[in-house]
Amino acid sequence: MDTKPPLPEDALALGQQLCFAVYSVAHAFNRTYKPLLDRFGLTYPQYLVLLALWQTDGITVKTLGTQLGLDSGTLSPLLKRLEAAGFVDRTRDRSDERQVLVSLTQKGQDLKSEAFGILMEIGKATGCSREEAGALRDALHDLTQHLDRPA
Amino acid sequence: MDTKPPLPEDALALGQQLCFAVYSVAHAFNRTYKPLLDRFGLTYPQYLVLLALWQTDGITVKTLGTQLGLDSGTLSPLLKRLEAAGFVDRTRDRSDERQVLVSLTQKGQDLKSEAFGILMEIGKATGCSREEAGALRDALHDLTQHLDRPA
DNA sequence: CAAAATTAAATTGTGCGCAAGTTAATTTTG
DNA sequence: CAAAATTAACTTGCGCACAATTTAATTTTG
Repeated sequence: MDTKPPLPEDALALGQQLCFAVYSVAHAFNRTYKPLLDRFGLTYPQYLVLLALWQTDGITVKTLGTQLGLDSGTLSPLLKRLEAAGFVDRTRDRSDERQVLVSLTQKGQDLKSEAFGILMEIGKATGCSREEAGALRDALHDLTQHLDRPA
Repeated sequence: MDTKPPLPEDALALGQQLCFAVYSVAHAFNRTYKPLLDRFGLTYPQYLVLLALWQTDGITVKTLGTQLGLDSGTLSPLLKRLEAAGFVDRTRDRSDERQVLVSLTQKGQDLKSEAFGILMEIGKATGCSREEAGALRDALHDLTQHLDRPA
């Protein structure tokens, strides 16, 4: 067997790259979500924050960042906008004044019921069954873990 | 059979979302590419432009945009930076002065040989075989096509 | 052929996403 | 317990990504 598998000329073609397929589908998801989220004045990353808060309300910026894979440089201004739009409140943690707790307002909580509709729309748009989507999702999780493994 | 499949409480959980799996792996790829591309002073989208040009040199901004799924609002400043860094030239098309032709400089052409090394590094980092990567890539292409299908 | 419509790039404005640096609170340690 | 180290959040700066607008060139049409 070959120790150095051949790299054909078009190994560098865009269409061959897994990374470009990922890049493209990420943008496609964004485009698909946009009209659905525009109705609520939300961006896609803001929607991800709400998804996290609907699972566990009242968490710190740090915890939110760990769950989403974002740092405070991204989250701080994003949360400010979510607060200005009336979806969340931000309060200093009394027991540790370094931390800021993010919690849903009534408006933020109410939006959760709308999210199920969005979920269905997106599910339809993907064109794959719940099982296919789940399998693909798991494969992507594995890939993410591999890529984030320290070299 | 159910016409309305049940939506369990945690159907909204971040970990359940295919879109979030895509979002996460896209960022993971970016993080993985960064140190490899930093050596050449390139960003990931700039690298994608070079991949396209290595396949077909001397194409218009429009063609590049179609291949990458980007508009001139993104490409114009990006190409300006690639030009300032000496990787590409931009020249007005003599036969249609609306168009701008993007072509590789010698420096841009020379970089292609380095790209094979990057390809290998990324391949290793994904932790999947060429076959697995190919299958995943094709599944993602299908998904992109579905999402971009007019509703 | 001249007016209208279309097309390609570029520009402007907003919002991520990340690196690097700042500030303030807490924890560690010597 | 005071100095040093760590931590959380914020801020600044840069580069996408995209919508909307502008400008100039080309094509369509009346």
